[in-house]
Amino acid sequence: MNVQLEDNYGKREAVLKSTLALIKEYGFHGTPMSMIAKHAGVAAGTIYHYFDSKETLIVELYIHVKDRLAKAILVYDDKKLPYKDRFFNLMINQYNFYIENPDALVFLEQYVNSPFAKNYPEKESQLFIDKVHTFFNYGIENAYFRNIDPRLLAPTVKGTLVAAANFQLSEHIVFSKEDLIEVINIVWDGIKRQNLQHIQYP
Amino acid sequence: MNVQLEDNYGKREAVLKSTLALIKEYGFHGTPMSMIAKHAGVAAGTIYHYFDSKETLIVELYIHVKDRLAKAILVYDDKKLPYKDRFFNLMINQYNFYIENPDALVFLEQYVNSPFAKNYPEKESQLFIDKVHTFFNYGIENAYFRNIDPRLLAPTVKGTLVAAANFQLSEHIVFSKEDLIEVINIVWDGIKRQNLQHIQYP
DNA sequence: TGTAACCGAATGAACGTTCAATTAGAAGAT
DNA sequence: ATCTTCTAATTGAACGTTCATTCGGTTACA
Repeated sequence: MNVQLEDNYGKREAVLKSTLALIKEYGFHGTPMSMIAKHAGVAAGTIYHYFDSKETLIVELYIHVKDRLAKAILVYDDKKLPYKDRFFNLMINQYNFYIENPDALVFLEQYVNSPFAKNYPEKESQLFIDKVHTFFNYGIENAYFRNIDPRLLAPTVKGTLVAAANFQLSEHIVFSKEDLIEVINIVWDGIKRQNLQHIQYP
Repeated sequence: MNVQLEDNYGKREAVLKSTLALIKEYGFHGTPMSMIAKHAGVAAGTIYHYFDSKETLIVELYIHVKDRLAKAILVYDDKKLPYKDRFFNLMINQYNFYIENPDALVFLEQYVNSPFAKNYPEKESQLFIDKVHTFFNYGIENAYFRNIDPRLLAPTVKGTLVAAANFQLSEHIVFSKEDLIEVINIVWDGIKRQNLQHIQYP
């Protein structure tokens, strides 16, 4: 009896999940709706009960994945810890999310470089903006970071983490905890406020 | 509309150029062969005189663009200069290439995250491998860089530069020379061999 | 009995590719 | 120079397939 609500939600969820998996394998244009339907165990028409079109399905999938990413990033975030520790924790979480959800990684990268991102710039995960952007802004306002345009920070960080995750996944290597910390040190050493010897802050 | 202004460049060239421009605008699946033909000022059938299929057209376009990128990166490279100076010069060149060829930037990012890159891993620009990889390997062997897996270096560097270039292009901002140097400093400070005070190399 | 979820064959438009026909140009012969 | 011949380049209508979407009908359930 309480299963029905779950079941109803289940089909929508199944469609999203199948779309994610198939897009990783075949790309956007390589995955017809019929394939999604079959993979998700629903009829083709059912997809249109939950989504207006293939395009909105993909846009909604993007928000769905970004929501999941935002939640995963913030696990165990403790505002009482030093900012650098919090930063490292967030980076570790983000990295692990990619490793545990390679299809999400591939999909997100495909999406942001596709015309979708340009055509629906307003379609974003509100959760991600609220939480993750807030975290970065805090670091900027409190001068933990280099004095660059704040809008450059997040992409810069993401670029390196994505590169590392893609590398691990494509080469079928397992990074040790130390390896990962080293990668995050690359990011941190790059963007942290530099204390150059010849400049003195009184 | 008609890209084939210079007839001496040939129809093959015009097709590649049009494909690049249209993919930036509409993505892979958004640009039918008929549209490419019209934009390039050739008949649909003519494309198949130069390319076996749409798929090979895109793969060959990838190699074509990577070749151009490799050439652009290496402009004014002087092996007598200090390695760090050479590194900065290469980064500046790479960045400028993206800014001057936004369609190439978008295309490359789309390509590497698409199934093409997975399905044709052997299709790469030999020029790029020869020149650019060689440059990075030199830096690794001579310990200019942090002690990480060398295969992580190039993607890490590229990630940050691409982030910066995309940012400038999407926000319609013009970076000053100093801004760009600051971005490259982020990269360099991240990947250079760190001299931590508490570790002494005799 | 009413409504929402669900089905899957049918539809029609879009697309990649083919091909028979035409043109351009080069090479050779006279 | 002119004509002949051969090949490569080019054309675009036609073909066959694929695919997103629709819709009339069915089921589940409240």
